[in-house]
Amino acid sequence: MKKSITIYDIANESNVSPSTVSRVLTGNERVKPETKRKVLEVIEKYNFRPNSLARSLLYKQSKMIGIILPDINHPFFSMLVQKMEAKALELGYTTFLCNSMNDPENESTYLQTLLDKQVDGILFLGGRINEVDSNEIYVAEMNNTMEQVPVVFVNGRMDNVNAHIVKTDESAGMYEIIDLLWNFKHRKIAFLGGLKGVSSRKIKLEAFHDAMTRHSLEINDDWILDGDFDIESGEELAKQLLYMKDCPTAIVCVNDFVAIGVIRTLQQFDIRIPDDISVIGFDDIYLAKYFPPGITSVTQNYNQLGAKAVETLVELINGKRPEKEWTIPTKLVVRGSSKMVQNDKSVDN
Amino acid sequence: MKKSITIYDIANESNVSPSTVSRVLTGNERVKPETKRKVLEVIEKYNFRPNSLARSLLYKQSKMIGIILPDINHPFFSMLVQKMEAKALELGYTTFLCNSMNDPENESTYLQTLLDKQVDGILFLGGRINEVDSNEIYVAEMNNTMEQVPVVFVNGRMDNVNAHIVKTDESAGMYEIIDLLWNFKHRKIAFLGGLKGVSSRKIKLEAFHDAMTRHSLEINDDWILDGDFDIESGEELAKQLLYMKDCPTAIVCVNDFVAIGVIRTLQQFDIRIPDDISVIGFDDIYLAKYFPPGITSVTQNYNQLGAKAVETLVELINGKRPEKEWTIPTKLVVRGSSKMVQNDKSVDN
DNA sequence: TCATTTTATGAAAGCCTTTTCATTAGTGGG
DNA sequence: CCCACTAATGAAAAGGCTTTCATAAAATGA
Repeated sequence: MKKSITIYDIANESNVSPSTVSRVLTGNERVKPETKRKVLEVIEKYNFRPNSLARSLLYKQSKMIGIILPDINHPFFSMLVQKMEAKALELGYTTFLCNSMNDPENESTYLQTLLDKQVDGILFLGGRINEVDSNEIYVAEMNNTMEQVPVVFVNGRMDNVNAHIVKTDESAGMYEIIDLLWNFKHRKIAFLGGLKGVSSRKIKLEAFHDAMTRHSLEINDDWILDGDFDIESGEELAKQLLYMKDCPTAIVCVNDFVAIGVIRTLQQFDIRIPDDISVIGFDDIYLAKYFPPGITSVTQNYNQLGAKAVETLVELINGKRPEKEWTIPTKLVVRGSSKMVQNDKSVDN
Repeated sequence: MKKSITIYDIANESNVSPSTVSRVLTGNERVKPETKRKVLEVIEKYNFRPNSLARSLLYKQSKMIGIILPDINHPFFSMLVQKMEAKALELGYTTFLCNSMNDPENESTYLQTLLDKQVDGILFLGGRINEVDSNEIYVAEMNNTMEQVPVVFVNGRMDNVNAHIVKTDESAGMYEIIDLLWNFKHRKIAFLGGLKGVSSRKIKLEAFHDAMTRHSLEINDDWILDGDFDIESGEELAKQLLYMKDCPTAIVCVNDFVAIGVIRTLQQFDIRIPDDISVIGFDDIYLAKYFPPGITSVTQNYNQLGAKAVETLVELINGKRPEKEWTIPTKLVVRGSSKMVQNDKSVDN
């Protein structure tokens, strides 16, 4: 079909051996300037480029890295992936994207596919905590994968999987949020959204617990609701909250999408943001600052996170020994969706 | 480094020849059930999976397709890419993503990289029109690429490049917009945003011209402004518009991001949307319906578009002869950002 | 039971590069 | 002018897999 032109063709046409052409191509060894010129001419003429598959086969290095992520549609991931791609390219690697849609089944299929494709390493943006049954096989699968190629977890982890981790300091971010709310005199705080069992939610929720306890704030379990990571989920959960007797004065969301959903629903019920309720997001996606009234959120340093993840992976690929865990600091960005509690007004429904 | 286990190891361990193992693997030929069982056992034991690089080399088919797109961060593309990935997977292909950031330089680099990686075909989401100089080399590059592997343009085209095209009926979408605005009694209409020279803008703008002319509406060239495809550009261009003596009553934006930017800026200047000015977007991204007051936009059928693009490419790869051009219908979705003109109030600034 | 067909398997070539090893040509020194 | 050494190049193997061709074994039929 695709009758490719090979190094032999070039060799023939320029009256040298394939070896010589190869030497010209790689530049590792010296060839007589004259022959080199001749060969280059022919290469130019046929627009020849060496088959990187054959090369990879020989070198046992594909110069490809796989990225498994939940959903490229989420700005957090698209942002991150873009930075990763750039960094990878800089280091001579191309990237393979795999949307798992948060389904562990897909994750393990992709793991296998990537292995088949001989990727040199895998960036895993996901990870789940053992809240779900039948997780063992995924753990086994992951561990098996890690025997074959290096894997770096990004903003996630997996119980019983001992992988390198590069992550945003989501805990610190959450502390900052609770500190802010505390300073804003909020005492009744909810935590909304996120798929149960996904590590990103778990990590934030743990930090939420910690931070609340640290401030001696009471945690109302009714206000801790799981769902998904999208706008619809935010809307849904906000409604659930509104049906309750008692309502929080501040809502911490697992991410900005959920926050958007919450804000919309509250507004539909004529609850003013931030006057009646403060809403906090996470990730500081592109839209956070544009969505009225501006979403108070935690900025992740996508550039650093993505770059560090790729660097770590590449170091592992090259047999180096990078830090086992690397944490990127976050920054709270206060915007219009949060505010000091007004005592003269209380909300109920 | 990565001491991979090969078909030879399996052959040894199960006391058969590599050929037999291969036969078991591919299932193309029959082997004695007993030997088959034995071999499968060993394969299982070592968790062996054949090296797809070696296979690709042999078959001259990598089962990979490359996707070159401007920017995965834009919801339109992430949406589309996700559908494409799914469809590709369904057809047995994996996808390579390449963010060109709308830079033709990057585009051609990626074209080469993909060729090197021996992709079986390329989906090109971009394309530019010859408004820019020095475009010839990119055209040449593209034509050269197309000699080696099939290329399908998605929602774009390139002058002097005779490729298969799968696209949304952006023209029809634009006609619908202008029809709507006409029915809403708008007579002063602007067109904002988009990088000059990028075909997507060009196509919409041409349709804009057509539709306006068709309704005998006067086109004010001052109101046709180019910029970029993001929110900031929308804000910027809206400001430019406001500085003008005369202001339109409706603004058609090249996409939803630009529309969001425009809406925000107008609101900052106390111009009410849609009461004072109607704003229309394009693409109907996930956020369009959530961003207050809800953005009137043109829905692209991402699923169809993505699937058809992949199908077309795969047909080309398999030597079939798919339609040279395939158009997916659009649908106008009217939301809060557009409204009938109120005669009792006119805007100026 | 022997000749003939079918079935099961092995050996080897090929896909496209790179690299080691060997060979030839070329250079300078004695 | 010859020897020893360097430079330039070619031949061949390797990398992991599939497939054609050939061979051995088993099954069929007379």
